[in-house]
Amino acid sequence: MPRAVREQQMLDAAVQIFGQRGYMAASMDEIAELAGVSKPLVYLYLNSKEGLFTACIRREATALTEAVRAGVRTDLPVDRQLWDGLQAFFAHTAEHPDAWSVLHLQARTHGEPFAAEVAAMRTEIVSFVTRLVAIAAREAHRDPDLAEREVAGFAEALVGAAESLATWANATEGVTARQAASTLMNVTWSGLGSLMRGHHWVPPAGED
Amino acid sequence: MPRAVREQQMLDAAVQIFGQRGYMAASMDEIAELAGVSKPLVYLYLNSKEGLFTACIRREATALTEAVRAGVRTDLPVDRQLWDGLQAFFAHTAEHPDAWSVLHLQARTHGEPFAAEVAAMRTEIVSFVTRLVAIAAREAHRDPDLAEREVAGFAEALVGAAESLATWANATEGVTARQAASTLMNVTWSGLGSLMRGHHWVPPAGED
Amino acid sequence: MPRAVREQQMLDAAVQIFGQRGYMAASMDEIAELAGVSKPLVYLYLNSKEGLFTACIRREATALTEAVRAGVRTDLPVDRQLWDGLQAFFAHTAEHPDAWSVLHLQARTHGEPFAAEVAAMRTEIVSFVTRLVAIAAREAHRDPDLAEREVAGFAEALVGAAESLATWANATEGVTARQAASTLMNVTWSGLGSLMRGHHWVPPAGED
Amino acid sequence: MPRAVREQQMLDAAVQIFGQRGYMAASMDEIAELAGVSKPLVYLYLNSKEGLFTACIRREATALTEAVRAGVRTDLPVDRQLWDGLQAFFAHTAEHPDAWSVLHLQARTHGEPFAAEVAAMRTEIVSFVTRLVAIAAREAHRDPDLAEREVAGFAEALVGAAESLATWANATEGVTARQAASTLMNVTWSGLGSLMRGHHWVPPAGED
DNA sequence: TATGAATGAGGGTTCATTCAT
DNA sequence: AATGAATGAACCCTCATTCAT
Repeated sequence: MPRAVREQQMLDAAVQIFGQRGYMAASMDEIAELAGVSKPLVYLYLNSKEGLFTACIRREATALTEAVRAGVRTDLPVDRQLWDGLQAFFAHTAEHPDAWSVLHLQARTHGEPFAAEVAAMRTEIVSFVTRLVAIAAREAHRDPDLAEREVAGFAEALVGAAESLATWANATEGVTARQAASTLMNVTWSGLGSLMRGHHWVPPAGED
Repeated sequence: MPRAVREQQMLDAAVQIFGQRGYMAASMDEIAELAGVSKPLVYLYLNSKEGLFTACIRREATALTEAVRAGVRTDLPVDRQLWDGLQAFFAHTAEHPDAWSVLHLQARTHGEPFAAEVAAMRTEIVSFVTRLVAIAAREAHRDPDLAEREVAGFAEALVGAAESLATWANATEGVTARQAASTLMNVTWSGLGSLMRGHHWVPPAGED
Repeated sequence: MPRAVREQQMLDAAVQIFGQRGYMAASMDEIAELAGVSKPLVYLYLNSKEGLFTACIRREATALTEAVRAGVRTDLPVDRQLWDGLQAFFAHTAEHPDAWSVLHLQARTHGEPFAAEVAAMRTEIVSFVTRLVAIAAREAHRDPDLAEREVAGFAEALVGAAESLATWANATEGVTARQAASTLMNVTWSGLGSLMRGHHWVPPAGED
Repeated sequence: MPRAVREQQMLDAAVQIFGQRGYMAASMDEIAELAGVSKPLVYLYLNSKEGLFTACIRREATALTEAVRAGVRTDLPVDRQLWDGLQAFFAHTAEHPDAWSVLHLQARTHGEPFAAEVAAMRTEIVSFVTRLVAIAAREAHRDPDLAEREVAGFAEALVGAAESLATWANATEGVTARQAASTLMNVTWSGLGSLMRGHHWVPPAGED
């Protein structure tokens, strides 16, 4: 069997085991057995447990960003772009829960070599959202400088909320990607509208 | 030295090690050494690694909810209550990053005995937020039935965003609890206002 | 059983296994079994295979130099001192062949951490011999400067020959320590006498 | 490429790796890669790691004895023969340090199949030296019977010293083959002269 | 109340070796 | 004549856990 095919089989097995057991609790034995190969072959192709894990992260990060990108048509209005992107995101994480566990939980829980890998993906998604929000702000004729700082925090909160919802949707029966996306659009996009109209929430003065 | 005191020392050490190394990578040896006691004593008091970890989760979950509760005065307006609760939440997680890592990352990454433990705390916080949102909805004279379903999703998204921001604030230099809380209030509370005034975002028809 | 005693048992076993199998071929399992303890205990006390091997080298190097030192009385004539030292050396290496294999073969065959350890011992022995030869030279009224360079080469050759003879005597039936020492005294001490009387062997001229 | 050529390339690589890493630490992978062939080909030609190592020993043992033999002209005086033989020996071991490591260190450190192989070579060299010493003894009109026993020990010590000096010269900067040979001639051949003239060193009586 | 001494079990990694082509 | 693909076995090391005191 050609090397490339075997490698994908190994990554399939590894994502499943890493996603379910966690990085440390996963054993190379179990992964090799699930992949239907011997352990030395896994080491021959992926070098080490770290190498295998990194390869998983990279493959799944690419797959997720690819899925979101494929769901969005940049010639549509920005709110529609955000809606489509969220739908694609929630659909992909729901269809690949182990991959999502690897990216969101495992990769961030086990130190630098891995956290950096997934941070790159996150940055890409955050800047996609930032761009959408910035366009919306411009369309609303907001002061660009002021908007820029707000926009960054806004995008960060939106992506964070989306990540939380994805995990929550995976863990909760009967929550569809469409519902998750809908909730998020209502909360954030409507909020964005208010912000654009100048409805800031002003913290009480004289503290901290 | 009395047992209760020793136990707290052990939990202090355990939270630190679990939070920094992760549940699996933490070794009982290291925890015992940091606590300044011998390993058998740890087993005598906490029974097992699982028992120790569970005790950590319980103590820190209680401490976090207690901190939030202490920060809120129920006789103030609801938006002020949410603001105060968020400030307390972000302040506590910033002051106890290891504890937050245990609760948010480790406990959810290592399977059922622990995930359930932290889920209870989360439920408590979500219902606190749900109550606040429900009150706001009632004050805006919204249809209560409709609101209830929306309110649940809203609260879930808000708490999820808060959790993400807490981790992000811990990892990012120069982000204060006040700033994190402010960002979140602007995004969600303003959004809530829009919702209350009926500014729903309506998904495009005929899909999925 | 107290730790110090167990440690010596482990070193006894390790010297035997390392001496017979060689450093790389020796397995920690076999050493632990021969010592009558479990493998983790070996690691608890000696840290690693390298640590165990280093401890063996140190113990046996000390034992060998101690044995030679104990055999020599510095108030006797120098030839008698050399004779006694050689006898002690050959007797010790014959009684502890595994230790000699560890020091002479294994430690020098497996790289720097170990080679340096045994080099220290060798230096000590070489300088002991150098001192004896230098005294003999002085007694023969030789030019000290000239002697010094010759003396170094002489001591090196003598110690090298002794090491070779020790291994050879261990491998050959019926060669006693006394015989080995006698052979070496005849070859080298008589040669030293000739040298002292100016009987150099002069190499043929005109060659590289 | 013809088999004979490939085989020599493999042995070249193997001697280098075995000499530098040691027999056990050398990996067939590394040897095959250095030889520029695939691993199965090494097995096809040399059968096993043991077979490969044995072939190395045999080739290098032959090369070394051949080099010594080529350096000696049997029609010259015996001391000149010894001098020429030593020069050839030290020159060859200096030019082929990996081969010398294989013969002197590795082959003797890893048990019977290999030790026997190199013992044969050593016997050949010892008897060459023995013959030279015996001739010198006869020329000095010594009692032949007495000489024979002495001669054996003498040759053994001389060869042992030469082996030690070869390793020492390889490890020490700036020691030439000529210097090593010169040191050894001075120590032993002068000593032999003394012996021939009856200057025995007599051990102290009444011991051991 | 507290610990020094000890271990069963298992994990990551490597290696000599072979088969099918 | 030569190799890509694959593995059984073994090794170093660590860890959660317990006994005897």
